[in-house]
Amino acid sequence: MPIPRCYNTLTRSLEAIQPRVGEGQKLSLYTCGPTVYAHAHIGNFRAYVFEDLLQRHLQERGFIVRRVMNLTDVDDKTIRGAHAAGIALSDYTRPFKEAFFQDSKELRLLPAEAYPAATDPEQIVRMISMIGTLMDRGHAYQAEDGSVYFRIASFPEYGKLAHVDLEGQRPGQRVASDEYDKEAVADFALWKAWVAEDGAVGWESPWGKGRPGWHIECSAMATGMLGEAIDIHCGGVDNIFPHHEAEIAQCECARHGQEPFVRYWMHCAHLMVEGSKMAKSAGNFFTLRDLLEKGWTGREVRYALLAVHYRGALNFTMEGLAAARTALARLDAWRERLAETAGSETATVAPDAATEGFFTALDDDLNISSALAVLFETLRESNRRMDEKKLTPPQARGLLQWLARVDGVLALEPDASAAVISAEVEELVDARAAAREAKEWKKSDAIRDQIAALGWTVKDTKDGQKILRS
RNA sequence: GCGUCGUUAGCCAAGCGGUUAGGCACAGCUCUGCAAAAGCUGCUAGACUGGUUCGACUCCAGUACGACGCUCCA
Repeated sequence: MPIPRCYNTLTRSLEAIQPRVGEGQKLSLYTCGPTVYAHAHIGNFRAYVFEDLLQRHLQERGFIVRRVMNLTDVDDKTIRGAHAAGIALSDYTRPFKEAFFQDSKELRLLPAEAYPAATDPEQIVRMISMIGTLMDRGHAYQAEDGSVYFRIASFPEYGKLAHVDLEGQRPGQRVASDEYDKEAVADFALWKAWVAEDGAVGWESPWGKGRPGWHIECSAMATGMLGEAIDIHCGGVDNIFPHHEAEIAQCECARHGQEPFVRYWMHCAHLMVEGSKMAKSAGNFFTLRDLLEKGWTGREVRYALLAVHYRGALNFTMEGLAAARTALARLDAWRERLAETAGSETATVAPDAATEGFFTALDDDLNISSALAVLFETLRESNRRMDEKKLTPPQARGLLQWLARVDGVLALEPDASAAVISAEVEELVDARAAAREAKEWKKSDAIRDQIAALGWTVKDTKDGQKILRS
């Protein structure tokens, strides 16, 4: 079996993905999930779609993937949101969590094995325990403000993921003045001491009442669910520094063995909308539901997000969505035509060896463009042969079988619900067939308009009418 | 300022030191009462300036432009 390779942010090179010795075909995958203070936007989902493609392809290659995605449900933004709404934190975040799962389903994302939330009691316990270990080992200290900070000076490797040299960095313009009691500016909070603005949000700890810092949340949830040594960790490029850098520092200072926290770091590039950064003020800010309201489907959005290599910036445009729609319609028509050609044939003839190129392309750091090129070349070639009546039913069946494997990775097959025709439409189609029989073209056209108004497109073929979702 | 990465036909977007990537759009044809849909065919680019080479979109250097990170952010 060919070995998939990925670009590892840590080493800045392409590496073969190999399970750890003794782990068989098992790979653990930790993916940074949403902060549930609002609806996730399509930029967030670009990362999740990339991670989904990664998981599906690894599974196609025979790996057993254990994936965990966290939900950040306590941080500055969620607390601020709950406070502004005048409701409890959990009541504020719950609808956003639910919306996230709905959207994920709409985009056909495989569910993770677990979705730990930062406020889960067992996670809080683990965070506190981890901070305790860091304190015991001298990697953390409690400052005068009561908060506990990670002592970056105690971990010389800090910066290895982002390849930043702290000495050479220009600190941000706004060094918070209330952080004067930290030993070093770059030290980050592990435990934030309770302040009045936190309201009812807070947990007791050996360092007093407070709440976890964002970085320790992920470190605790990742190692708690998947163990101290994780195979693959994904996220958006903006997470590289400081979030993932901090995760490495925390985990590698609190671990019991010597194994690296994560062996393969994979990061997804940003998404732009119509050529510029997505921003509410620019009016180009989209959540999935915004797009669904405009009449786009989840799989069209999935295609648009999937079709561009994850390490390149993706310019999300309405034209791109339209291109996705057309390309999908073409795939659907091909799939249907193959099924007709295959008929009830069950014997298969393996497709041309070139079709395997679809998967080998994905082995190469998920080269989706090359993979899709194989798919469309196969489509055109077999259509040509069907035009010439040269594709045999077993060959068509073989292609359908290959396509099923491809769908296992791309998840772009048509919705089953899309094919359900209402009785009303059924009647109109029959009435139109009668009108056509009688060559009553005006009546036929009028019925066609009625059917169109119900959302279906009629095609007249030599085998009668065919209707498709429009 | 420092650090990454990028610049491919109307748009999106890959591989490759020499042989048609692919998708969308557009055009022609086939099918057809009309239409739509679909199919086939056509459409061959590589920011700029030098260099290396028998040969460069592909390697090297410089220039310009752009994106991203250094700060909560996928």
